[in-house]
Amino acid sequence: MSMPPDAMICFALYSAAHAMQQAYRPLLDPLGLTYPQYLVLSALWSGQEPPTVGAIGRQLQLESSTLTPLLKRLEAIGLIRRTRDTADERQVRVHLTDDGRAMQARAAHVPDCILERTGMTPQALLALRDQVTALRDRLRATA
Amino acid sequence: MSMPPDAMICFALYSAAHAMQQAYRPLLDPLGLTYPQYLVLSALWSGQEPPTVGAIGRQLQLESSTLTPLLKRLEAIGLIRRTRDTADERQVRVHLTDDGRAMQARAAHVPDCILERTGMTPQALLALRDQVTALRDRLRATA
DNA sequence: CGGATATCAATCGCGCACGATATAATCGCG
DNA sequence: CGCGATTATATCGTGCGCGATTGATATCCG
Repeated sequence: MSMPPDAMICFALYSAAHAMQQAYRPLLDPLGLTYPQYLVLSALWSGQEPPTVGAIGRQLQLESSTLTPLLKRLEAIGLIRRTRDTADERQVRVHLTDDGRAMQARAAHVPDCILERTGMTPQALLALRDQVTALRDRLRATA
Repeated sequence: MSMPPDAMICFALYSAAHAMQQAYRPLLDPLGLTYPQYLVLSALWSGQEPPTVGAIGRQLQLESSTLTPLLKRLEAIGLIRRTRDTADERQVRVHLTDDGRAMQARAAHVPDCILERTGMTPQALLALRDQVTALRDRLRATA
């Protein structure tokens, strides 16, 4: 009558996302970073600086109530700076510090380690990524 | 040099899992349930009663530090009971109450609503589920 | 120009989620 | 039998993650 969690697509995503975080943990712990913090830094390393809090939120699909405390922690450990936009004082711009840029090199090995842990070819991973992303976008579209 | 979040398989899983939770929210809110609580109830509805806390944890891949407070909340709203196993008093058995069993009927429409929201055929979803589950298991295997 | 409206970040409360640790019960082995 | 090791759950501290709300700034429009 009722489906066991193992049979549900939602649980597959839920448990896979957690397993992925666990895979990152031993790589990020020595850097003093959490997984969401690493995602924010990845956004900063790869994008146009300095984005606003809202822009990061749209990219990572996170609310300001999640980002603001996280960004304060990244600022507290010296990896970013937060400054009010002079033109529009409602917005806060997020800048990498020198330490924040240096962290990119210190974390350069992380993607390779994760790739290896998946035991999959890059092509297979990209294909799966696109399927998962497509499902995510369909779920959000109707929202 | 650095990959944007959108290009990462980890972010695809991360954001898809969150989007899935958001899709469940309007369905579970009226029932007074959170998404992890719904997963625990799904395990109880579909399995052999009464499982121990540890058995639920293995099925959902959650620690006792997560489950214990969650189960206490389910007990507080009257959907389950927690009793010490008489044979092995270290273990706690989780029983559905009548209200907990009745909730299964009240939530019976949920899977169909989610399926519709995905806009995918059941076969395509099952195939994707198996791929995601296989990735999860590879990530956990090396752990 | 000025008040209504909209936008942006921050705050608050709650519920996960986990690592580390604690506590209690059971088991293994001499 | 008894004591050390193992196992099961619970507790504690920290960091997300979000809905609801707030406060401050900017925009729109009469």
